[in-house]
Amino acid sequence: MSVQERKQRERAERERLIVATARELAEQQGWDAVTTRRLAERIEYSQPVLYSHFRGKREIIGAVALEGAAEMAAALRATTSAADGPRTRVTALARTYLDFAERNPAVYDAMFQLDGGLAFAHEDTPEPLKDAFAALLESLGEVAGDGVHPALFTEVFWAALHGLATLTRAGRLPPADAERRVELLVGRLAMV
Amino acid sequence: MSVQERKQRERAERERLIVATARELAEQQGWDAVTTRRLAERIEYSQPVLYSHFRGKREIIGAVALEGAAEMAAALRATTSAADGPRTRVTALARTYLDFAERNPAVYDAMFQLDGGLAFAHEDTPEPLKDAFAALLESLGEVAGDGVHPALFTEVFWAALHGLATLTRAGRLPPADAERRVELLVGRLAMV
DNA sequence: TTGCTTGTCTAGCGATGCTAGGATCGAGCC
DNA sequence: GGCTCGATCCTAGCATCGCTAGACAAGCAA
Repeated sequence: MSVQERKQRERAERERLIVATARELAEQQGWDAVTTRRLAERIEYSQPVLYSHFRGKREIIGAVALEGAAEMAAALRATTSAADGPRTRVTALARTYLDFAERNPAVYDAMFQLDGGLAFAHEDTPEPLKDAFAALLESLGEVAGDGVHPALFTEVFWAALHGLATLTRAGRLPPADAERRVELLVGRLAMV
Repeated sequence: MSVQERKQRERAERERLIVATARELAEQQGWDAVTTRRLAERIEYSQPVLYSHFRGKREIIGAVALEGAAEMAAALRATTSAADGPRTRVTALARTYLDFAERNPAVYDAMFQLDGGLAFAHEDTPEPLKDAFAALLESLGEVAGDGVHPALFTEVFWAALHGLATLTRAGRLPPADAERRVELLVGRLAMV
């Protein structure tokens, strides 16, 4: 059995390598540069090896997205647990969210912009995605205000953050006023 | 001169045909299906003809985006001018925006999701885009609230709408509660 | 009619995602 | 220890993509 276990370990290790390399390449040169050939060359295997791990390029993007969702959830929880008071917590949450999107544009794209073949808002949604939403809900739920469903409020707040993130990064919004936009958003949406 | 004028007319007509066909094909089968070959076949010309009108596929997407921006601006102005009272106007504006995105997903993608090679938030931003933002600003500026820059408020509101539009269409948000999300958003953001 | 510009098409280039089929290597049995 | 056979990996190739060079035809001016 030991031999098979070793092989499984090596296989899992190689899969991590594929995902990490895809992510790295995407952050360096954009997702367009992540071709199966280049990716294969970087991991020092031939192209078909990728297809023994993933169904295709889409699934690789999806794997990067899941990794990113887990990281984002952790980052959100780290900041919110360090902040005291609902208002400060929500502001910190918003900043962390936008900061994550700005620092990991390729990962953010994999999560929300590109087609990673992931299901959302269903019961078969992957765990990391549900958990990231849960992380948002934890802090946002307490400022939803009376009579407003916490999940609905979280959806709206999240959509606003997502809009700010994508429009800013696409050059649709001037980056200079980013902080003022966050303050305005939190000030209006959160019922402190 | 008459001959040249006729040729120019025919050329302009063919350019409109290209853009309209690209848009139609994209709405029917998605932008992935809009290849230069298929597009050329549909307009009953050969591939290189496309390149005598546009620098490449990106510019065709950009042309569809501009057309869409003009339509959206018109749609927004039509509803807001029909509504009286700032609050009703803003609600109608939000509904129209989301409705446009839902009814013309491919055009909306061309405007904000895909790379159409368009500049934003610069002085060299194409007129239709500036005008669409202006249409938003006209109604949103009057509910920005005291001491809040109308343009900044418009950016935030727009980002929220954009987030709702994209996340809903990508299946990230359950479509059922769309109307309640709009009410929540308008109720909180707009200082009536 | 002749020559030239303008317009269009055929054919092809390099690159893409993905796959079929052959080569290689090592585990496990006699 | 040698052999067999299955798992693993690679070479080579397919269809398709965006885009372009160069041949060819049509229509204008002289």
